[in-house]
Amino acid sequence: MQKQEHLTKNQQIVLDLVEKSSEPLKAYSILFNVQKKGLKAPLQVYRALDKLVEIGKIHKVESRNAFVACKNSSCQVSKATAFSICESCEKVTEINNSKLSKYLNNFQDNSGMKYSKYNLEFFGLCKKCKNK
Amino acid sequence: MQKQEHLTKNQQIVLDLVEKSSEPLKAYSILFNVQKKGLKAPLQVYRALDKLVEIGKIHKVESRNAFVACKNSSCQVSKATAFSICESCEKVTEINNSKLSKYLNNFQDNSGMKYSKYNLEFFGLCKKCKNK
DNA sequence: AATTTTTTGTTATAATATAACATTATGTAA
DNA sequence: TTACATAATGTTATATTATAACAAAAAATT
Ligand SMILES: [Zn+2]
Ligand SMILES: [Zn+2]
Ligand SMILES: [Zn+2]
Ligand SMILES: [Zn+2]
Repeated sequence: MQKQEHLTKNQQIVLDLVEKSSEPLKAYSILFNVQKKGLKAPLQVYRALDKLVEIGKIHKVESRNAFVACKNSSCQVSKATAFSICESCEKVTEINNSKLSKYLNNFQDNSGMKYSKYNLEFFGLCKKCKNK
Repeated sequence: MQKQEHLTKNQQIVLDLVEKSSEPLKAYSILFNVQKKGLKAPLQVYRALDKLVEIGKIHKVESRNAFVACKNSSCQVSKATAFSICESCEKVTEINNSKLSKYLNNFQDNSGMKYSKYNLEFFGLCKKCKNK
């Protein structure tokens, strides 16, 4: 079986929802929203999410346990992600900065470890919240 | 009340355990291990963890929902953390690299956001696991 | 000593995620 | 085109992680 190149029904339903959303979605909020489409159990959602993360269509924002659609040609299949997170309004934006990704993809320390993947989350106040 | 400079009993008990550990500890594993010392409920552990994270004595490894003691003079009170994580043996090491922290502390993009904090997690195979 | 703030103790419950197993669908190859 | 292997689904139950709400005790501030 060759590498999956099309999404299954459940995966497509979950992806559509996450892509439409202007904010990160939590798994159980996704579940609630796709129940009318027939996904009735948490596992159906988590399985779709797992696959979508694996193929880089979405990312998990770890500090928030929430999911966002990739805005960045699938981020080398989810191997290199960076986000900015506003600690006041919780707005999350995927950072697309080639200098940053280059720096991090090439990062090495003296541990002898070869890093194949990273996730970076920046926190602060967004423009709007800063001016309040 | 001035900023807390000593740890309370519960905080100290939890910190001692996390510092003794050679691997990241999960909250409920901590709970199990401190029950003989009188911390019987999850909240007692979570409260201690929250405070210890806040003052930079420990960090949360977000992708693992686990906690490690800071090895790095309390990481500017937990505002700038980086970890390397082996995806095979789950070994987690706090990265202490001044170039990296300088780069990330000074990072700016065009969003107008001022970042006051970051967390970075690198994934790969450690030396040991690579040679298997 | 009175006041405020922080920490604690406690019970209950919310939120997040996976185990286990049976079934169906899909891709691969003889 | 049938057998085989792999991947996806459906379902129930349960494990894991984390917080709400409230009362009481301890510590710092005035
Ligand atoms: Zn992306
Ligand atoms: Zn904001
Ligand atoms: Zn640290
Ligand atoms: Zn390893």
